[in-house]
Amino acid sequence: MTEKRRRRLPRQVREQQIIDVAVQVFSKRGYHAASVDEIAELAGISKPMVYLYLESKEGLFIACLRREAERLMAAFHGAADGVLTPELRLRAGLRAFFSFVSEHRDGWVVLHRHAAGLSEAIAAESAQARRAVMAEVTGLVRTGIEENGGAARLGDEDAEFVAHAIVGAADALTDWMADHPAESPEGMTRRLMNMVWVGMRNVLGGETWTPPPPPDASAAEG
Amino acid sequence: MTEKRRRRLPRQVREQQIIDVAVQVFSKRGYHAASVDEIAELAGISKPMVYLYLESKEGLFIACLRREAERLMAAFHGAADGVLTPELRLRAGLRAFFSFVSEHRDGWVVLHRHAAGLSEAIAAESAQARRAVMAEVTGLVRTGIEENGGAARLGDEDAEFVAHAIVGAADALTDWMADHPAESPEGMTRRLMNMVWVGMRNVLGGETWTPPPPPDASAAEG
DNA sequence: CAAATTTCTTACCGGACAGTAGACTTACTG
DNA sequence: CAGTAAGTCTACTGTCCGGTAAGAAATTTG
Repeated sequence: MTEKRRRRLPRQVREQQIIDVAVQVFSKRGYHAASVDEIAELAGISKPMVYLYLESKEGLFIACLRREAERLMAAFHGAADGVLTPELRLRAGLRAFFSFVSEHRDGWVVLHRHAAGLSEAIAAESAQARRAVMAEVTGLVRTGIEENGGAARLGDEDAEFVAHAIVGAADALTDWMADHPAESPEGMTRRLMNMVWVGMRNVLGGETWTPPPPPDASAAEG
Repeated sequence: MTEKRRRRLPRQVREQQIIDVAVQVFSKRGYHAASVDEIAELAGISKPMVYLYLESKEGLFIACLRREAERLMAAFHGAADGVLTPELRLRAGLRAFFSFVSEHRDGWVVLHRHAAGLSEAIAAESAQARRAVMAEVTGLVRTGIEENGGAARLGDEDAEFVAHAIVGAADALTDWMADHPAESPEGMTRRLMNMVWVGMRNVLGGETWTPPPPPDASAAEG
């Protein structure tokens, strides 16, 4: 009874509405548990509209994937744009990432966590988005390494390793951030930079971690 | 035709077989896309057996969750058991984690990646497992901090932050590890310790990262 | 206002799948 | 070799859901 008057809207607008809702529902329930009926209802229309505009459930999901990936990459690029030094670019990128996630949490969840093990087309789309992000971060890390003269010490593999670790940490910290609303994206970034960059700087300087010799364990006392 | 002779097996054994297969299938397909029929067939029995022994699909999933969580925590504890210093315990824990994941990749995936957004019971079980792991790592980080005299500088929140970052990094690195079969759990551990612990050591020593003043950007040249 | 176009709906189909009823079969036990 | 208990199966039900057919209402256009 809640005001059955549904105004007709041009396709462009409806399509975005549908995608908006779909991102929320996919994020909350996961691909399979999300029903097109529910998405349609929350979008204020009926199911055939979804199929008319987005072809299929898979098509709808891919549209979500694409839009959120675009948004994230845009935020990423926009943030690091005029920034010159590698460490500041990494900082800017991380801050953009945390901002994006705190403002588009659903989008990030759909993009990153629910896209595994689905159809070939979805896997491809999602893998591409992932690869784009990783390439971005790997680039930042690599230039950072090179500018600090560590080329001899760290190779491509190491840059990749570090990039994966940073992205994984940032992703996990997303959950932590959700439990600590007082934390700003800036604060998160500062903390993570503190943790990672200082370590890298010193590793590049030659300070490595090696297991210290056991002080009293192996053959001293017993 | 493929040898229809199914030997009868005692409940205990069948139950484990079912769970073994279920972990694989759940990991590959996710909870909703996994069908009990497929699990039963791969386990070499028929569907009613699954229901007889595990109650429901949800019960089956929870059984998987529980068993894999137990295995992981056991590996974790076993590894860090006789190890005395905090940094070595963290090292041992990480190595155990990487070993576990490379040997029980399916289990880890089920445990960590597919358990979100499902029923209340599943969410509870999975959250508990997660919390146990986080508590473990947070403890290692905290003792590490305290032993290095950083208590004044880093509080509970910081230990939690670092723990989340480490676990997230480790999780993401399992993907990287899957693409680099030459990497041993030991190598992964050394790399990650290098990245994290050296950084922490120096942050504790007072070396923080602050955005360097812009060399020429803000108000110098224009 | 009538024709044409676009937006939108109701009502249905077919398949997949969680869960069950009830009987059959092998293996112990005496 | 009966009797019993544990293991197992075939065959079914009801439901949920992706997808579609066929047409009704609004909006634009002549």
